[in-house]
Amino acid sequence: MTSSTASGRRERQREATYAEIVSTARALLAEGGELSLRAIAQRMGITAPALYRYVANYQELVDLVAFEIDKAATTRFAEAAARYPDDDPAGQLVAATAAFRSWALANPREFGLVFANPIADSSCVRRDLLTSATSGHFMNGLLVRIFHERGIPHPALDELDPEVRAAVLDPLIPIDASAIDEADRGVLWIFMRAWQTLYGVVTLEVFGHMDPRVIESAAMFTAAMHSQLPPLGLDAEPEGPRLQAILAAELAREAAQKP
Amino acid sequence: MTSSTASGRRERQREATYAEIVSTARALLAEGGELSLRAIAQRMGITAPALYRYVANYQELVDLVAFEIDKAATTRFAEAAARYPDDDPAGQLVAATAAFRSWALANPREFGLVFANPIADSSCVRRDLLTSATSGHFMNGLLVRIFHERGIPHPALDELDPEVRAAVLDPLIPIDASAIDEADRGVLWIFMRAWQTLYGVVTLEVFGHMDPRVIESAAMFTAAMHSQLPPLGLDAEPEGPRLQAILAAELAREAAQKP
DNA sequence: CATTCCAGTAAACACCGTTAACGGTAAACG
DNA sequence: CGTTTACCGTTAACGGTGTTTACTGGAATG
Repeated sequence: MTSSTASGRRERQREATYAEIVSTARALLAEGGELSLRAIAQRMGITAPALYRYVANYQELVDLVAFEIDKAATTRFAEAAARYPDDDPAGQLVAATAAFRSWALANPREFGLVFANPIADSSCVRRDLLTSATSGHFMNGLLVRIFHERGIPHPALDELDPEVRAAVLDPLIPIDASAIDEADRGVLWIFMRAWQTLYGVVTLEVFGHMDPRVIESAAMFTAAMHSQLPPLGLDAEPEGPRLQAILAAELAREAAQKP
Repeated sequence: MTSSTASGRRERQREATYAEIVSTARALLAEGGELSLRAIAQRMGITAPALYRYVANYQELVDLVAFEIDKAATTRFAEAAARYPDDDPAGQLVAATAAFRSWALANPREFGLVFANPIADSSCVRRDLLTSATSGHFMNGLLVRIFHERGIPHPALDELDPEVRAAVLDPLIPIDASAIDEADRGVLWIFMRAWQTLYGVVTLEVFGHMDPRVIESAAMFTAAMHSQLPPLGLDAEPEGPRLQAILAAELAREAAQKP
């Protein structure tokens, strides 16, 4: 009957060990090493089988680490967004997406762990990741705010493919669906399309299936982002050029930070 | 000084063993097993170290297998395209892209091997894969034919980002650049954008980072494909609706074949 | 015929995830 | 307080992986 935050001395120690496992794993990953139970255990001054007191198997540990990496990455996205005022969710979104790209390119293995792992065939734990992704909630939260503050053109429910309609009415994506009226749920389809575009171009860049010079110049990413302004109702003057300028500024900022 | 097709008895045997290695690996992969040197060797009635007479290391074998998988997949794309007349490259392209998607969803591991493996940090062998991908040549070949037969609107060279301009003038993508005048090389940028869209949506679907119902219905894929018709100059009446109908027909065809 | 080359082998190394049986220590209970 | 219980971590071991080393046998070459 003890909740996850039980105050027993035992529980606290256990929680601390959990945290150390994850942080050790992340450190190991950041240093270019492979993510292995034995390596984690060794660095913690522990033997590998001991980890099985905390994790059922290797995949569960990977999922745990992936979730935490996603959470940490989200704070970076939020920091980028925070450079723009709270009453400018569109500007914040643009900054966040640029941060997403630069994080992914700088940490390809972490990106692969979180976003390029098959989740369909995996256990329920991983399936939950579809709806519990921290970064997803953050991005979708910004989209929701844009929707509430300036509106986003979207198809009516009966214009949608039946299966898509079912998906937006009972959404399986990281979003607080109660923030959007059922009648307006068509906007979730726009959100999904936007996510697809961002995910697609970043994955292509991270995996390098494209001319390196095009990746380096961020031209493909810029083009993909621009292509999503009209469907989000953000292309009209003066908003469109303003957001394009913000994107260019964020990309330049990151380029200056790199070398 | 012997070329790769030397006619010595020795060379022929060696070539045959190479082929057997790859085919064994593909069979193993198709049966759901992991791709390991030992498993391949065992199935060939050989010990694992013997494989090192043919392959420098594991990654090289993976690359070899990936290349062959790509080649085999391309014949499937070509078969789909062949259902449409040769003077209809646009229809062939639509059919090929639908085949690409259905192949990827049906063979996620093969897809991951070929298209979701990092190639930036790898050896030169893998970097060659950027320009030698069989499937890439096939798809780009269809795009080139569309360009020659009906034209594709494209930016002039001086409208392009400098790095993109360099990339289209000395292309590092699977295409026969000599088929396109230097002055028209801006169309390669359109090709790259089209590839990005196809790659992005299919990768998203294969990795399952989206509501399963949306994947199942192919709605996201359809939307992504439709979005690429205007930039390819294929959206005008009656060509646009015709191609959309072809896409729908191909998707329905595959759906009927599945269960 | 003699030589050279080379595919393949056996043994070993250093890893990996995972399981089993066991010990000691700290919390929980009477 | 003493006793019991629960749990963290250990050691040993199994089967698996990629990879290297030294060696062998037979086929192609001179």
